[in-house]
Amino acid sequence: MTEGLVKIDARMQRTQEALRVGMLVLLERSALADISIRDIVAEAGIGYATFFRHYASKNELLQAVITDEIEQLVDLSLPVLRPGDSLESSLALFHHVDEHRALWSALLTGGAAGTIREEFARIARDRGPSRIHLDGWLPLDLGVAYGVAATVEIIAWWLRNRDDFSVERIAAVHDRLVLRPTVTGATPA
Amino acid sequence: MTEGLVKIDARMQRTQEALRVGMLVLLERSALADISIRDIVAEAGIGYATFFRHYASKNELLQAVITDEIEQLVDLSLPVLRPGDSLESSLALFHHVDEHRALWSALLTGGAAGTIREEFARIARDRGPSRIHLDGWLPLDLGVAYGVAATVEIIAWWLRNRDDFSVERIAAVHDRLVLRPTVTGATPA
Amino acid sequence: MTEGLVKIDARMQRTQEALRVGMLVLLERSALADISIRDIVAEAGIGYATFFRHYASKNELLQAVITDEIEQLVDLSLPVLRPGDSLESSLALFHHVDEHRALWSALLTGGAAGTIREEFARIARDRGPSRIHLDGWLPLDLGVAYGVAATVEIIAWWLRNRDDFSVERIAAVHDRLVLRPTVTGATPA
Amino acid sequence: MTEGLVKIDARMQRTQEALRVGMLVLLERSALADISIRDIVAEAGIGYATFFRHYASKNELLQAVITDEIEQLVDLSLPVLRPGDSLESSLALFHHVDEHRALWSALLTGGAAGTIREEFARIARDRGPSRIHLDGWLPLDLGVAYGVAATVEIIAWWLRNRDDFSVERIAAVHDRLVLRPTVTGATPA
DNA sequence: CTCTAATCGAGACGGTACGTCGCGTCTTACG
DNA sequence: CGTAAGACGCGACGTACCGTCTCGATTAGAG
Repeated sequence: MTEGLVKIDARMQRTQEALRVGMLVLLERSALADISIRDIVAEAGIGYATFFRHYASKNELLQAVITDEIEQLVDLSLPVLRPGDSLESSLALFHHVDEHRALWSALLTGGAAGTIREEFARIARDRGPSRIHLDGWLPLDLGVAYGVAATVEIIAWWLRNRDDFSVERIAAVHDRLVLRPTVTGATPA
Repeated sequence: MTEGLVKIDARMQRTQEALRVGMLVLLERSALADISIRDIVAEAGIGYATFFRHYASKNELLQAVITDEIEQLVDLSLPVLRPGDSLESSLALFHHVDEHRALWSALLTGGAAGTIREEFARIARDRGPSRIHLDGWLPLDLGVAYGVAATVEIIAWWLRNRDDFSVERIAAVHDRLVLRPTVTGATPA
Repeated sequence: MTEGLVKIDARMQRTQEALRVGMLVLLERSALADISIRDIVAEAGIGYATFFRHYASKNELLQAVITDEIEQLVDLSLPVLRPGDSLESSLALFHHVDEHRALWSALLTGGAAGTIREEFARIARDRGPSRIHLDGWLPLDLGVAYGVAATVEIIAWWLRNRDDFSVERIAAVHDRLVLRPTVTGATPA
Repeated sequence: MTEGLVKIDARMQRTQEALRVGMLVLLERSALADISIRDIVAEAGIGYATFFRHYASKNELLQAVITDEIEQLVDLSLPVLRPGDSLESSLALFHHVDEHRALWSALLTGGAAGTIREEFARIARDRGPSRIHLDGWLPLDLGVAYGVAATVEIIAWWLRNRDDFSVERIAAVHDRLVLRPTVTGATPA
């Protein structure tokens, strides 16, 4: 797949970058449902119709924005996911969220949680299977759906209450609630 | 706040009933976002403006519809939630969902999942505290948020894959993934 | 056809009247092609979407506006159209145009001439046949099309050169060029 | 206006020719308003921006196309326009239209009639004065405007009803309605 | 069993945002 | 290194719903 085949105009890259940044800026300011495409293009400084030359809808742009961020996060968490040492993975995940606090707060409290769950699950499913080993009692896709929903919810709670819990403590909770019951072969006594 | 103060005309009850039923009928046919208030009133056979005399928005009606159903479900699950016998509770919950399969499928796959989570958590928080005992390691509201999100996700997965899993089996998974790690006092070995 | 069957809300009449007046005001200010529907509703002080509840397009409104005016004009000219005294008819026509000079200038120089010709021909065809008698050499609809096109052109020229020609003189030209060759039974020598 | 001053690249001629042909092809297929510049350049097989290096707008191209055709037609009709033998001129005109039937149908029924009238009048005014002699009762430009409008309308009617009328018959009508009343010095009895 | 006021259906209205289209300009990557 | 391809800003289009508002026409339920 040579890059010569996919013609990417420099202008297109600039425009798409501007749209993604504009979306993020607005997400930190207001809820997803209150952001119109017209708001986004105004923020990004591009023409209204131009938006549709790059993304078919507001959600498609949102997805692009979210995919970027989640890919980082998943790449960070999955590699260290090993039976017997799942805590390492949780710690990596929450440290990453901690460093991108503003962004994740905006995403999770602004109405984008649904899209996050979907993207998260999609990416986890794409990258996970080769590494994770699950017992027969828990189908892979159920495990992924559960793990993603639970993780997203815990992140969301933590961002609302980040003063109370250190990274280590919330990671411990996440590990105990989500990772150990799914990944660890051993059933809790 | 006695109910005697709020005068409830027989016509009003009929109208609200018609709206709730209409909403449910449409939810089984199309996604929430594709249902307009005009669709609902047409389905219910009432006038457009009349809608707003009873509910301020589509979501308010949705909430009313959902609250009814979840109250039943929570009333069914929580009472039997006892340390040492959490499985009973899971079984009750999934049996109930199984009997209202069509409704729950519509709700969870039609875009109403967010509202369900919120209502579920609100009701769980209202009714749970007096019965559930949690260790200090897991704050109540985090436990509720986690439990609700995980439970909703497992229900949603099960409804998409109902042929594969019996009620007993999915209840067992739910018990092992969600209830035991949260409710059981004992920390997994 | 009782009026009870056709329910015409007073609001609708007000709205349509406002739109017609707004269109006329704008036509005296700019060319038809430069007038957007948004301009019209702004001028009329009504909502944008409301426009389409009354007229399907800008041209449909234009037609309504024009039909009104032409009906007056045709009602005025045709009745006095008698073989042997066609001049009377021409005089009536140009006197009417003279009294509505601004409107007709706007219509004919603003790009609405095509619509005027069509409406004029339609109305003439509706009302004329019972009165006009044509020889076999000239089919009715050709006579109407010709008469309308010629008349409209002469009016347009006169409005552009109104200082040079009195009503009587232009009526005489119209009579000699258009009416006598078509209406008069006698073939010119 | 010597052509030596305007440098005309062979490529430019080819491009302009392609555009003119493309416009004509499209005009026989759809109405003027439904033809976009993008349609034209696609049909002509040239680049979009290139269009504007030759014509400032769709109408300018249309005018160029029409001017060509009308110049032929006027050159054909005017020379034989002599007092006392106007019929000759009408016959020449309608024979020409008959031979270019498809083109003229497209032009007159496709929304280009207005431009045709303008071009026709412009050319008639440029070439006519030296040959036509008018009595004082009819100003030259009024005569031209009238003659053009009437002629165009009769051509349009004939193209819509060409089965009913032979060239000779429609030429006779045109002569009797348009030419004789204007050109002939003698006033009809 | 009436009378009267609440509730109803119907739907016009001012708005707002949508996604599409065509314009004419300006940029870019390629030959 | 000029030019054809096409991305861009712009702005009007017609559509869909929103929530507000006036209408009469039922229709409960209090007197």
